[in-house]
Amino acid sequence: MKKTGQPTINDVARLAGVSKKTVSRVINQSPLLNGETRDKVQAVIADLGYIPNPQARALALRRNFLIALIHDNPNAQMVLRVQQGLLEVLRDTEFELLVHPVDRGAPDMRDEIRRFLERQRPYGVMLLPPISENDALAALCAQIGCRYVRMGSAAFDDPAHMVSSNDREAVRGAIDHLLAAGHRRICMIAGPHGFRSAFERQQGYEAAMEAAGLGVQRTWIAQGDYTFESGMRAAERLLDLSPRPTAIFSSNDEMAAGALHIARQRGLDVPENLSIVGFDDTSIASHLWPPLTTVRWPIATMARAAALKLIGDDDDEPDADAPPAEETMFVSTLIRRASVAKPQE
Amino acid sequence: MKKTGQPTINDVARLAGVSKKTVSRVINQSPLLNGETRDKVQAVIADLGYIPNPQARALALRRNFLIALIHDNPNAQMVLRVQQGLLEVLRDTEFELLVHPVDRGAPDMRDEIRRFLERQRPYGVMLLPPISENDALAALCAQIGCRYVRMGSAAFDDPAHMVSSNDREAVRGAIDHLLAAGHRRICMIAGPHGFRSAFERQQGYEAAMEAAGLGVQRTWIAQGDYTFESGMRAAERLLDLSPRPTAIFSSNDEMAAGALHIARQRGLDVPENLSIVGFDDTSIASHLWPPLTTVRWPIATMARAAALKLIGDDDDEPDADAPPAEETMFVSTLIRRASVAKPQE
DNA sequence: TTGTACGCGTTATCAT
DNA sequence: ATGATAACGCGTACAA
Repeated sequence: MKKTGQPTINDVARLAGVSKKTVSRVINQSPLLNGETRDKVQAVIADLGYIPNPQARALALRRNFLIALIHDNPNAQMVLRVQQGLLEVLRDTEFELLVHPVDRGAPDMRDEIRRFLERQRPYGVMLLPPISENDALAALCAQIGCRYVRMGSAAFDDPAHMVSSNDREAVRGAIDHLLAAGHRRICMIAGPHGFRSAFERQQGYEAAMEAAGLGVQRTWIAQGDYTFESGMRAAERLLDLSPRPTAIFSSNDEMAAGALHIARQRGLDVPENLSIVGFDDTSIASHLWPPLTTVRWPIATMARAAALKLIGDDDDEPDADAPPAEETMFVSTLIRRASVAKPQE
Repeated sequence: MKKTGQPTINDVARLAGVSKKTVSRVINQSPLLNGETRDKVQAVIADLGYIPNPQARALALRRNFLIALIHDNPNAQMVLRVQQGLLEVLRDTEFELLVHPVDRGAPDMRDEIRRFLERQRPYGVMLLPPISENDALAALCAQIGCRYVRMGSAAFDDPAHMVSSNDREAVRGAIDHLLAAGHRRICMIAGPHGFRSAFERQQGYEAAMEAAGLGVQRTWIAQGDYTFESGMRAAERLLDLSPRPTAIFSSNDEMAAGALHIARQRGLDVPENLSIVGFDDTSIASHLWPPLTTVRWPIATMARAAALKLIGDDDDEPDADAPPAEETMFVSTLIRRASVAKPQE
């Protein structure tokens, strides 16, 4: 207990009259040690307010007690909700959260991530879409010996490494809702190419339309890139169609807001003249006028589950009689608000 | 270079034919060492792709190369923009970002933060409002010997520890804009008690009204708590006034959105029957209909400046002839969109 | 069940 | 200007 004022494991050992190693055993919950000595040591620990030094542990274990969140700058709301979910679990543990954004598109992204992983040696990493869809990154984590969990719109890794929503089903539900209200000319604003979420959501739309016997018209699908502006442009194309669509499903809320904007500019009342459904249920959805009907996926819950997988102690393959694996697939729900109505006669 | 595969300082020393310490000196840019040996060592470093182990450094230095962001869950947009600004500077440095939310209100918040600081020993911490306004926390950082920078709506610490906007002035400008458009019955939705930002913004409003010879009516100010819902409630009170206000200035965009919502519900056209001005310029402001006139403060720029102060090497008081201190006060700008018009006759 | 001795990779001290 | 040696605080063989 010299310069820093913090008691060390040596102080505890001395005061408890045992060796360092015994203290270490108490801390790491080693099963083989006398109940009495353990209690004695723990009393000293509590008395001193001793806290193991994370830096020293990291050095000795060659592994830090940090969870890294690696993402590529997607939707701000999403990143934040993920952080909240993660931190909810991490709070009251010895883990802390490291945030490490990367630049997909940068040719050396993978090397950059490798350097990061090798330097910081985090205990586990959480991969957010869209880079979570990159199998090479997952392989990299595994190779380095770092735990990882990927978040995505479908299950594309095994349960231990995955938390996913089922966007395809969710979109089917949303389209069915529109169908049930009487809509037939239902157009879609799709997400950017190369995003699994965009793909899944479009598949859901197409499946629902096919199932309803309406088929899929190429011109009824306009592609955006998940931004407000791209939603405006897509809506313009769609609303130029004749006959005009009576409903638009957008792959995310941001683009749905853009579509709403364009509808307003054209003097179209929503939902009177046009119904709109979004996806994500970001805060913008409820703040818009009219409040947006949208699909909510339980992002914070998924993040919590991911954190549990990351810090859980089921290191290797679960036994046949082991407790059931934690949840992996999470269901989305359609939030019905005021942007959907029956189509006009 | 045993188990981890990573070359260590010993490998470098051996291959360069020098001692560990010399390598250490090269790494830490010690001024006193021979140019030749330095070049030789650096060649080996580059050749081996050697990277100093952060964990070992942290142990030896009793200080981690991490910047901690401590905040209390304010506006999501704000937290994220701060992270982006910070990370922009931290990228390509040896620093990483640790995110540590706390619960203001929790009685042991200060102890919790102290434990966090003593355990992780971050290189520096960034304090976000509203907890940045807590002088005891700043003192705690100083006492522990941890660099810190506070972000706030006014300068309440010295330049080395502060990045601030000038909310009072900014609001004056916003109110003046309304005044210039011809408004006289300008009401305000204030922020929650105990927030410096709420205080400063209200002061700005009152100063502008006084200066215009209109005085300050207590009933013209409704208090909210920065949430959408509180904005709705406040707007209801204000719009019940008779005569009705022709303009409302809201202490943040979120509440302004709530006010807009209520105006819509009451069949009031914005800006025809009511002008609204917000504060923050979060993404919701531009996505609303009509797009919201609001005050933008350069949050990412401020975060970048904060990061620079945190990792800069001006450790002690600047000399008289030292280069000028980095920026501390940042100016906000009024973003004029479509939610303001002349008052009706 | 417990202790001894050493390793983890770096910086600091104090010689030379 | 450079090097031997000791911290830094904790974990792990291996011995007892």
